[in-house]
Amino acid sequence: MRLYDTYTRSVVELPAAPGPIRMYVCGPTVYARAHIGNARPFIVGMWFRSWLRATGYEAELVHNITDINDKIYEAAPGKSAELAVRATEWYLEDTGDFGLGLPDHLPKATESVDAIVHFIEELIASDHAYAIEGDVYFRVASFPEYGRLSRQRPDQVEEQEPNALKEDGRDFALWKANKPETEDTWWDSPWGRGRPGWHIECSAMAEEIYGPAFEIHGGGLDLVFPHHENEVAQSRALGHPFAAIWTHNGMLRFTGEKMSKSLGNVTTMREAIDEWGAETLLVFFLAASWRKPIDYSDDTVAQARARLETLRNAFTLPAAEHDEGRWETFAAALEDDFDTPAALAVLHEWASAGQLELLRRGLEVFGLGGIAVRAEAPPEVVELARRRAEARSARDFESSDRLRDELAALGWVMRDRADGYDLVQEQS
RNA sequence: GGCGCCUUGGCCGAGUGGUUAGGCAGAGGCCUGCAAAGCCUCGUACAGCAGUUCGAAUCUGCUAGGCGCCUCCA
Repeated sequence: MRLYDTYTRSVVELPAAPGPIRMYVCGPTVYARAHIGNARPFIVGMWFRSWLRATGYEAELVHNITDINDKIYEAAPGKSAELAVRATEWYLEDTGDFGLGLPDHLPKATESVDAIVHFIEELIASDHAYAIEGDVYFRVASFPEYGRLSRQRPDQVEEQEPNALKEDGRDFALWKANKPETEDTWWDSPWGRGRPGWHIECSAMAEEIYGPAFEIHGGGLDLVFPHHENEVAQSRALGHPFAAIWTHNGMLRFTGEKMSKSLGNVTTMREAIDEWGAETLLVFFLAASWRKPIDYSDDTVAQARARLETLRNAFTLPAAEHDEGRWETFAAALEDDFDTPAALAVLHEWASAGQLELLRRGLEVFGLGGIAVRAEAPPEVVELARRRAEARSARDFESSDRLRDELAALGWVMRDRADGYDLVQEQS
C-alpha cells in the first residue's frame, strides 16, 4: 500500500501487513454544527481503516474532539462547556449517519488535561518551552527542524498570535492563563489556572494512546501550518518520532472557494445528509481523489446521486459467473495512494458485467454495502403490483398504467421483465 | 511578498512517454403495449507557447488562469 506523505512530498510505502497501522486524524472543534467539508477527513480516515483491515492489517484510528478553544468561549459565553457537549453530540450523530462506524478512540481535550500538563512539563524541563505570567510557550528557536513539514524556512515564519510576553514572535502557546472575563472553564496547573493551547492537545492525546511513535497522522490540508507543524515540533523536540507519514486531504470548495465557517459559505453535514442522503455523499467523495479539492454544488452531488442509482440498479440485474480474479484491479487502485475514482470506475465495470458479489464487497469497503440490499415491498404495494401484472397480461393497459401510477404515488417502481417484474423502491 | 498545489471532451474525473479509463448529461438504436431499468453505438479531450524525444496529455522552461497555507480553519 502506497500513500502520499506531506512530510516528504512523495508517495511512500506502508509497513507490510499486518502492520499495525495506527492513525490519528484531527477532528473538529466543537462549537457549531460541523459542515460537510469537515466530513472529509473523517470519511477518508474511516475508509483507510476499512481498506487496511480488509487487506489484513491491524488498523486503528484516533479522532480527537477539540472541546477547549476560543471559538467555543466566543460562541457560548458563560456556557461553553454545555455547547461543547452538545456540539460533540451533533458531530457524532452527523458522522454516524454515514454508516462507517466509530473511530477506535475519540479523545477529548477536556479529558486529557493531565497528559497535556505532563507533556508541557517535559518541554519546559528540556528547555523547549518556558512559562511566563501563567502562560507557557514553545520555544521555536530551540527546534532547528521547525518548518520542515510545511516547507517554510524557520527565519521566514511570521509571528503567531502576537503577544508581548513571548521571547520570539514565532513561539506559540502551550498553556494559556485563564481570562476570567471571557473564559468560563479552566484547569489547575503548575503555572496556575488556565487551559491548553490548541496544538499541544494532539501531541499529548496521540502519544497518550499510541506512545511516542505511530504510523499515520491525517487531517485537512489547511492544518499543515501551523497546527501540524507545531505538533511535530512539540513531539520531536522531546525526541519522539511521532507520526511516520502525514496525510492531508484536499479542501471541499463551494463556488470555487474553500468551504469554511469563517467565510460563511457552509452547508452543514446535517443539511447535506438531509438533502442528499449519506450514500450519495459517500459516492460524491469517492468520485474525487482524497488529496484534491472538490467542488460541492448541486450539479456535482447530483452526478454522484445518479452514479449511486446506477450501482444500486445493478443488483436488480442477473448476476454473471463470479470471477474472483477481477478483484485485483480494484485492489490495485486503492493500493496506489487510495485512488478512489479509479476504484469507483472498477465498481461500475463490475456493475455492467454482473459481478455482483465483487460489487457488493467493493461497496462494503466504503460503507455502501446497504445498496446491495433491496427493500421489501409492503403488502399493499405487492398487491397493487400483482393486480397490474394481471391487467397487463390481460392486455388491459389502461388499468395497468393506472396501477403503475398508484405504485409511483407510494414510491415504488415496477420494472417489467420478460419473465415477470421487479419492484423497486424509488430513491428520492 | 514567502511556501505549495492545480488546469483533461458539455460536466465530474482517472491516467503520468507509445494500445479503451469510468461516470453524469446528450443523440441514435435494441428491448417494452407504453414506460422504467438495462444493453449497443456516437465524443477522438488533455490551458497556451517553446523545448527534450523516433514519439508527450504524460518530461523541461516560460506564459495565462485558478486554488490553498503563511491569522482561527477539516
